Amino acid sequence: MAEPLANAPPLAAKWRKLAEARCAEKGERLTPARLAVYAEMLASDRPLSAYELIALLEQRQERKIAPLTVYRHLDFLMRVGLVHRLQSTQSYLPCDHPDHPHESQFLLCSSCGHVDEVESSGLETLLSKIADQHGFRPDNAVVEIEGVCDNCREA
Amino acid sequence: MAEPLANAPPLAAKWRKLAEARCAEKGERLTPARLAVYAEMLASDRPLSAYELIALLEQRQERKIAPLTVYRHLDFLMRVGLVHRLQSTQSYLPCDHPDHPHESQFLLCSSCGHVDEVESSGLETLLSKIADQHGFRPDNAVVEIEGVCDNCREA
DNA sequence: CGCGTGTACGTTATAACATAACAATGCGGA
DNA sequence: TCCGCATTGTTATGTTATAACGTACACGCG
Repeated sequence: MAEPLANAPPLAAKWRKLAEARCAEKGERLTPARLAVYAEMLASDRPLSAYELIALLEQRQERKIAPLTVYRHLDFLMRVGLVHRLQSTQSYLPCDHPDHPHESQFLLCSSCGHVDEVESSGLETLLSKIADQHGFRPDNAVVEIEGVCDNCREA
Repeated sequence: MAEPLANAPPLAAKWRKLAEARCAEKGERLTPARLAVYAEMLASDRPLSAYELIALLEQRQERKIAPLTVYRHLDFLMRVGLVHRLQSTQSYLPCDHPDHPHESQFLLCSSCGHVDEVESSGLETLLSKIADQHGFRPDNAVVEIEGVCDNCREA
């Protein structure tokens, strides 16, 4: 079983199991380096840019890490469905709905930076309908709502 | 009245009038350089990245143009509501709904690169409702549907 | 076990996207 | 006219992402 690299943040069993399951499904290999990136993302309370991730990993592992390395790990994590990319902020965050692969919608708080991942089948239906009305065959829908979250509005 | 710079692509009266109207509303100035960028975007059948735009403008005007110049013009055009930015492709396209300011949704064809701008009040309502359910106050919603358009599917 | 194949990883360089800081210009109102 | 301010120009730099190449390592198979 893969272990994260030295000094990696703690990785709850729940997430590790999820990662193993997803890799098994897709016939992909879960390596220590990949797990370390995933653990780092889970330890953050907000999405991270690739270069923020590099800086964090370099601190942990006390060595240089090339951008390409991290981008490859991110590609992998997105491929197996453990991580999402936010188009509007060019940043990455771990998927919050472990139990099944899915399309997601996001609520991005411009005040605290926190992002909520939500799922609305009603929305997905409506998006399909809209596409259909225009003779368009949709592969993927990016839905990112920017605004202010509950906590920040109260404060 | 502002004229586009030398060698600018033809700019239909409709679009020029729209540009003038929007600037008047917002108390912004419509300069030749700004108009030239807008004309260049209207002459394209697909969204352009900032650097593609720079290349096109340099060809037309036979001189170097700094990235910042174009980014400033793009900021201006977005500010007055003449241009949209696509988050998922980091590119820019002229607004296709001249008559009123609005939130938009986009259908991006991955085959031909064409982008359709659509408007669905039903979708906007639903997005508000979803945000509301999560105690979230939305400012802006990014909706970009990737897929294959009608023309490309037939071919 | 030894070997070949494919995936993962490392390294260096560079492409593509975007903004900072500051100077110069020019339009428009008092 | 002159002042003030938005626009533009110039140079430099920051940020995000990929290309091209080689090495290492796991896995399957004879």
